[in-house]
Amino acid sequence: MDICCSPLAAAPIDVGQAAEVATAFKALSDPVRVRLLSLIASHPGGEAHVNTLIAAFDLTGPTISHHLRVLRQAGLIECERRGTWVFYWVVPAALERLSEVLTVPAKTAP
Amino acid sequence: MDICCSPLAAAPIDVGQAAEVATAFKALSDPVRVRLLSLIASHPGGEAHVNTLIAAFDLTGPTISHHLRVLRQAGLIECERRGTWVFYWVVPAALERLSEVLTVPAKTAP
DNA sequence: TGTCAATATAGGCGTATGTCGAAACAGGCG
DNA sequence: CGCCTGTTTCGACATACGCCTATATTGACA
Repeated sequence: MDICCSPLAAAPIDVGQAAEVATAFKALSDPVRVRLLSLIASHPGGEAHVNTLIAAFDLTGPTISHHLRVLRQAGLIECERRGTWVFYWVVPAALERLSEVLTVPAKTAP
Repeated sequence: MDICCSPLAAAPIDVGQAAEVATAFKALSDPVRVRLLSLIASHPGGEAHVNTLIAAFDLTGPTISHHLRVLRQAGLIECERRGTWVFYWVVPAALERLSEVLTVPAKTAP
């Protein structure tokens, strides 16, 4: 994921960049994934393992695993296996890039 | 759309708020809508009328109208009819709220 | 090495989404 | 008033998505 940081309101976005931005936002377009990201990001130490995440929902393990993969493929989180458990953490830079895309240069109101 | 401004990484997000945030991001999960929002936001004067927007895509009028409605229902843009044409503009506050949700409090990296 | 726990993948089912063509609505103008 | 342009709504179809169950993979441990 290689999103340019220029805000949407600065200039008409390139077609390719629009696709990348849309892909990233699509990863955040599901309530379960938003909650997963928040749970991981706010977890003590910034890490959480899958079992903890599964326990927070009324969904099956494979479903949570699927959502985690979507977030991972979007570059929003990363994971590492440590023995039996797999730990996940957020990629702050990815969130900040998306945040910058949404900033408004404070000049677009009539 | 009444999104709370607390960042995702500050604390585990409420289920209802997660749904609202996800709905807003879903509106941005399509490349056409991202480009539409950027075109409107970056248009001189901050406004654009539908005909201009349709001309920027290889899509039919009804399709653009549908995407505009999704953005409007998400509270990201507003519109007004002036004579023959309908003008659209962005709602900066809505974008800023989403931007704040994605900010990272700079304490979640191990 | 065999077995068990933790996690990921594969496949299938029901619903939602993007797109189109056709038709309806709205306002200006002859 | 009736037409013409601009815009939205309607109905339909192909595709994508979220969820599940079943199966595979990975590593720990006896």
